Amino acid sequence: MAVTIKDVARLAGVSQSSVCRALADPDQVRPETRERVETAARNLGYYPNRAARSLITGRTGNIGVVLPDLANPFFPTVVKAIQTQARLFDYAVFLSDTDEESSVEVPLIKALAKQVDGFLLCSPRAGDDELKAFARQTPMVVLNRRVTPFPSVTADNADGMRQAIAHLQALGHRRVAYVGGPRNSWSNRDRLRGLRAAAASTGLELIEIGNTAPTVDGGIAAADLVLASPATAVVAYNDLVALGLINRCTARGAAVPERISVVGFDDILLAGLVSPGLTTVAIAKEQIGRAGVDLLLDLMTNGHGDERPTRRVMPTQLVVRGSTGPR
Amino acid sequence: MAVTIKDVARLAGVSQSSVCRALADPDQVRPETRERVETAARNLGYYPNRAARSLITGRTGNIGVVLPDLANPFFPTVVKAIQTQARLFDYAVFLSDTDEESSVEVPLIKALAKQVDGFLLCSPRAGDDELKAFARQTPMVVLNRRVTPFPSVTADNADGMRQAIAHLQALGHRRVAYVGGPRNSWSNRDRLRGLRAAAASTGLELIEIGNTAPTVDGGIAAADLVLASPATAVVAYNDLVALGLINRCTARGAAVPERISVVGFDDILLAGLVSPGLTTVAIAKEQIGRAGVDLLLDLMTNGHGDERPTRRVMPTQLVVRGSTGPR
DNA sequence: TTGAAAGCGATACCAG
DNA sequence: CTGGTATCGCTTTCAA
Repeated sequence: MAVTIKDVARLAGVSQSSVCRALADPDQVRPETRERVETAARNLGYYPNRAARSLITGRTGNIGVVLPDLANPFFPTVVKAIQTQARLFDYAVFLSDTDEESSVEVPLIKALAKQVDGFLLCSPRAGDDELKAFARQTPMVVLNRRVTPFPSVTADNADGMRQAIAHLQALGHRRVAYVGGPRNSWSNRDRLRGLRAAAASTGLELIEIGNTAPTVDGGIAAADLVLASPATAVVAYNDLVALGLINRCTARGAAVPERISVVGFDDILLAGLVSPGLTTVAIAKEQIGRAGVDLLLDLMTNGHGDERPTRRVMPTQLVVRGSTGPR
Repeated sequence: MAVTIKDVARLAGVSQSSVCRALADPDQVRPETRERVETAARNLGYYPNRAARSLITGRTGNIGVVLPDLANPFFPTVVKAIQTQARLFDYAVFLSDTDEESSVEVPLIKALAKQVDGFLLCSPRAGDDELKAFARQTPMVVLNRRVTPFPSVTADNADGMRQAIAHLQALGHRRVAYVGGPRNSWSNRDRLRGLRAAAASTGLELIEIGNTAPTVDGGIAAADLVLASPATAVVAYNDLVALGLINRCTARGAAVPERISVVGFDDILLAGLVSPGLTTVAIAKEQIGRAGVDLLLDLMTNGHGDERPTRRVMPTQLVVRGSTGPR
């Protein structure tokens, strides 16, 4: 059996209470007592049982991270940042991958709710109402989406799209296709919105190709539709889709970027390593993760007053790599 | 406050004990009682507090996953598989990224130990002895490494290297460089071992370039050393390193694969998307994750007898993409 | 088949 | 400053 506070108390010759105090708030006990407790704890290799602690304090020291697909390189980067930031504040991370299954999100959250002090929902796919049901129960911060009344951290998708369109227009493109991501993705809707606005204000024609899975295969599947359209450039929901598009276009003999220029979104590692490089809208992924943790910690300690939720919008930046004008 | 078993008991008009039984082992109570309890639980949205449960059962229903770097695409794939398999058995996953810092591994494990029933250590960097100290305390399964007395799941690195060397030799290469990964990585040592054996038995000259970080930057840093050597082909510790090598070699005007052929290891998604494709040794990542969970579950329920630990070795398979013979 | 009650390990309150 | 004790939510005897 593991070593408990009792063992430490016995070895140190003090009461459990003193052990607890000595460890939690060292100034509250006599230096001598503290010393004895600390040595005893060290010798026994004592680590408090957080489950037991959480029972009484109501705090677990854990945060839950729920995301749709760890295989999308965007998320590991965010999770890593979350991890790092959480550890700074002595929080551990529960990870749950929903496999893009919106229906498992809510049950998952419910099941985990008692083991965490709050959630970081990355690009959740569940309906607004389903999520709202948690409003007064569990502290939650939403990443890459906005759902009242939760604090959120999002990327400035509209500005990213504005940059992308400006870039393509400057290169001489007049007709640009958009290959959308999952229909229930807020980011997808937000990007499309930004794209429409940018297209409208520049007079550029936007050809919407519809929705596809946010994966390489999704891009591959959409490529033929893009090639069948009059577009000379295509903006993809994210880099994976963009890479799929490139892959299939190239395979079909449609040179990228000569025949069709491709712009992605996210700036995952791959984007800089393919050749020619993938032009993409970079998102400050680490900042999103870090800000998410900060907001969540804040929410957990201070609670949300009834003011409007905090909404942090992180900048996006176009990274130009391989794109060119139409031939 | 959250809904507890008491609330359910009150609503159902039975005792806590009955609620507990009705939910845990439905056959143990009268159908009528069970019905009442189930409806009450459903109406209240009751989810048992796992922390409280773990206090008495000694089981948490969680497994801890410790890995060196989530930014290496190899790991997310493994974690996803772990996640999926763990969920099948109703286990939740605690994730910890150590950032390649071997010194934080052990403290991390100790801190998490009480919250999990067992650990899955992915490519741990800590010393054997440090890990062995946990032998009788915490069930642990080690992935991508072998440490007595823990069960392990590894890739058949030697066979992978054999295939790689056979391939390069068949293409006509006589001198092959190896860019190693972290010095404290078991996989690196195992791959090097396999490579030496393969080189020796084929008469091929192996030029060892030394160790580098298992990242793209690590590969970039090693590229010049490779180009300065007489090698016409290079095997990299993993795909990230390989991609870094390609990147830098190309930048320096050394065509890949004409001037120098590159072989990676892992077969991450990127490998198939760069062009020309990266020839690499594929590892059954999902299988490793799944097998790890299976072994851990087994260890947790049956305990390890004093027989030798189970060692599962997963096959590796060379995936030939862009490599060619020397010019 | 059911209910009452005893803990699991830690914290927090209240006396002393 | 310290020790005793109630308590958190749940499981598990032990009786009834």
